[in-house]
Amino acid sequence: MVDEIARPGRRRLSPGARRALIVSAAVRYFAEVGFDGPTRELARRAGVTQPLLYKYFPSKAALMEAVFEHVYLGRLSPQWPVLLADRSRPLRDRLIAFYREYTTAIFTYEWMRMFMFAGLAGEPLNRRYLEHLRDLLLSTLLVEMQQRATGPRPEMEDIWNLHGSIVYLGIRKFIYQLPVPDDIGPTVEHSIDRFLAGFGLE
Amino acid sequence: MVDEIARPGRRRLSPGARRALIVSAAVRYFAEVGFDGPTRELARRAGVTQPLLYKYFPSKAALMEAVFEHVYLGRLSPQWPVLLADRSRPLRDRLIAFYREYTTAIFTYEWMRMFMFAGLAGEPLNRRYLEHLRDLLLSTLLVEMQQRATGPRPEMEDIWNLHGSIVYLGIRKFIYQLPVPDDIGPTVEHSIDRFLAGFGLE
DNA sequence: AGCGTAAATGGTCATTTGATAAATTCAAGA
DNA sequence: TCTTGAATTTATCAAATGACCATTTACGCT
Repeated sequence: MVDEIARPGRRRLSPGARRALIVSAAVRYFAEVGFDGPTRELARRAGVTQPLLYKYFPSKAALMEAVFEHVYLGRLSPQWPVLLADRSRPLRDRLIAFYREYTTAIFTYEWMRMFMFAGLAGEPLNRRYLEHLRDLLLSTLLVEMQQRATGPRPEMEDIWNLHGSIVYLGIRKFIYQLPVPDDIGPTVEHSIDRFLAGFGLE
Repeated sequence: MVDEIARPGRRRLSPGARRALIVSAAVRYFAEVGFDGPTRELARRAGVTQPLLYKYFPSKAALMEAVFEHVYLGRLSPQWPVLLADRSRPLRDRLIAFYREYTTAIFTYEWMRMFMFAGLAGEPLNRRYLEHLRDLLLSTLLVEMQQRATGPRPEMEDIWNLHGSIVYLGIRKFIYQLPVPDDIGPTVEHSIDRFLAGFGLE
């Protein structure tokens, strides 16, 4: 049961390879048209027949489940809470490093749009993700801020405010399809600097 | 042709009243489930039969058009550019007044979700709306900021940054369905104050 | 009160949708 | 090389969907 490579002319694939191919096509497809997209069009794009999808997934819902897993799994680095709490570095550096990595991870066509589609559909996954983000990352950040703030005391809503100001860049680009700077680094840095200065930091 | 009131037991309505009733139900319906929602369910919620929809609208697309109009029309007050450019008031006051009115206008279940659905669907309306927002409101704000800034020179991306930080409140609430403060006024004010301070203002 | 018009409905069509089963074809192993 | 079994396709079903039309029925008008 060696995992063979999918050579161009090859028609039959090992179950593993075919499944991966379907999931990857499904990620692109559902990110583009949403979860209501018909399975026939998905199959066409994946280069297979529609019934074959049901050989690999018992239902459309099961396929969507696999798609979620593929898109979300491993996107939240376990290093980020550590990074944000690492008091050997200036808070500004940590924030900039974190948001550089975070935006690199989630500012993709697939992630952004699937997340928005899932949110509108009321997928529990969304809320779980955001609660996870809040409890592991944003709340760490809040503690660090409160520890150092000399101005007004930061609250969780302020952290959300910073977070939203940065995430909105991805929304503008991938949901609204408006132009954003090629390099968002400076914009994000300015946002972080204003935020920190607002609490008398840096 | 007096516009009669829709009494409970009444079946027949004047075309105007019936049409308004259908559009209003459609706004709620499409905001909830998206534009792929079947017309039969919409009709059921509107309390009419499905073919009746086609008496008032030639197609589902035409109905959606009417829904867009109903949701978007008149949401952008022509007073806002005036308000933002009114140099007889401190810039901070104008910003706070503007975002209080703006969030009051768009932070509704219907507006927020329809706008996001439309964005994902690539509706040109969305981009037109946001370009309008940028060219009439945000660019006015940019000029006012540049006029006064003593720190770094504000750019359009900075204005978008403030805007996103505020709009994200509505996204959290209506798209992700996460809790936000009952009164967002203070949160918005803090955001505006940090923003202005970042450019050496107020 | 009763008539005529238009609002509203029941019934239905063609197409699309998720899903299944039977038939076919490719590739690995003897 | 030839067989065997799984990968893939062809054919198809039942339900759902947008749209249409003939019929019915409620309301305004006289």
